[in-house]
Amino acid sequence: MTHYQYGRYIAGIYRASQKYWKMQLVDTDLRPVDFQILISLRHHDGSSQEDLVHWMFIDKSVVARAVKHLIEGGYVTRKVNEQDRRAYQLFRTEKAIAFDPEMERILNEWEGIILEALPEDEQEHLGDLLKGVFMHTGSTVRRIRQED
Amino acid sequence: MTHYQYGRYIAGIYRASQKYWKMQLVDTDLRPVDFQILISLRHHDGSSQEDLVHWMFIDKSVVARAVKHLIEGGYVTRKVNEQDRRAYQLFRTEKAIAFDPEMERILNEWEGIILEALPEDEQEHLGDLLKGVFMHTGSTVRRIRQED
DNA sequence: TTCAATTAGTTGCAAAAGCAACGAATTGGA
DNA sequence: TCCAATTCGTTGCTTTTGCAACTAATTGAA
Repeated sequence: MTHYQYGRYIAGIYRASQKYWKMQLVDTDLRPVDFQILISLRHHDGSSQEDLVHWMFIDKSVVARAVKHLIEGGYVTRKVNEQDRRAYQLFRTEKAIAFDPEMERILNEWEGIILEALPEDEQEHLGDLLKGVFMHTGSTVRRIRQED
Repeated sequence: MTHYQYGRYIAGIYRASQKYWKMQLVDTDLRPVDFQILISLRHHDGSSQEDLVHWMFIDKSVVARAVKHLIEGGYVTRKVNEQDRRAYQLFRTEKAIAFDPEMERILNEWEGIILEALPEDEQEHLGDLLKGVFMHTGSTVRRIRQED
């Protein structure tokens, strides 16, 4: 009998975050995935869709459809990468940039909810631990999948 | 610009876990949700579906369908709770119990992948932090939803 | 007791996600 | 140079999830 139920915690926090973001985005034409991608592009403007696939550990078809949706909504533009004409470079539009403060607000409130569960001196740990686990599990599962 | 991207880490770990479990369960008739529910029942045999909804922070329709699937697969039985005839009590069958060692193996391997990302002295923290965050975010999002 | 409000579970329907097959561009070795 | 293998992105299809409306049982207040 294992002591911690990591799967239950992770899945539960994930579902809670999706539900919370959906609530916060209800007045926009953005869905949680779109929001996630906009956040990623804020960190890495000019990324390719493949970059996002690795960055988020998400299926490329989901990215393709979210990007399409973001372009239609006027949040993102893309141009062919002239160094590699298979790939696009994705850029945030003015509309996306104008949405930054609201995005910041939603992120900060969510972070507040996440962190207020923890004693002050533990809060710093969480980000580091999750980041480490994310990077490692992502590459591991990718590797296992390949070996199959 | 926030330093940690909790949303990306959580969602990524979640997707990796789903993919990993799906791989491990490929020779069974169980899906990741079914697996999660079996784990929960191993901890709390006799739970109602509503108990699972809270325990996992998951939609009740998903539980209803997974339970149906588990009953059809012979992993679970249920009987009406005579103290409250709206609710069922869910019980694992012999078949589910026989599956325990395999379940244990999958869980241990997954836990191994999660934890090998972390230095020995941090591993203990992760479970506590996640458990705290899970319990708090779950109840918070539920409360916010209700206030709406 | 009676009946409105709440709760456990189900189901129809729509949205979201994942898989696999595909086309086009690129890479790298013979 | 040529062609097989790989990579980036798209699309059709299926599976999974979530929402909301519903039934049946329960609770509690008048």
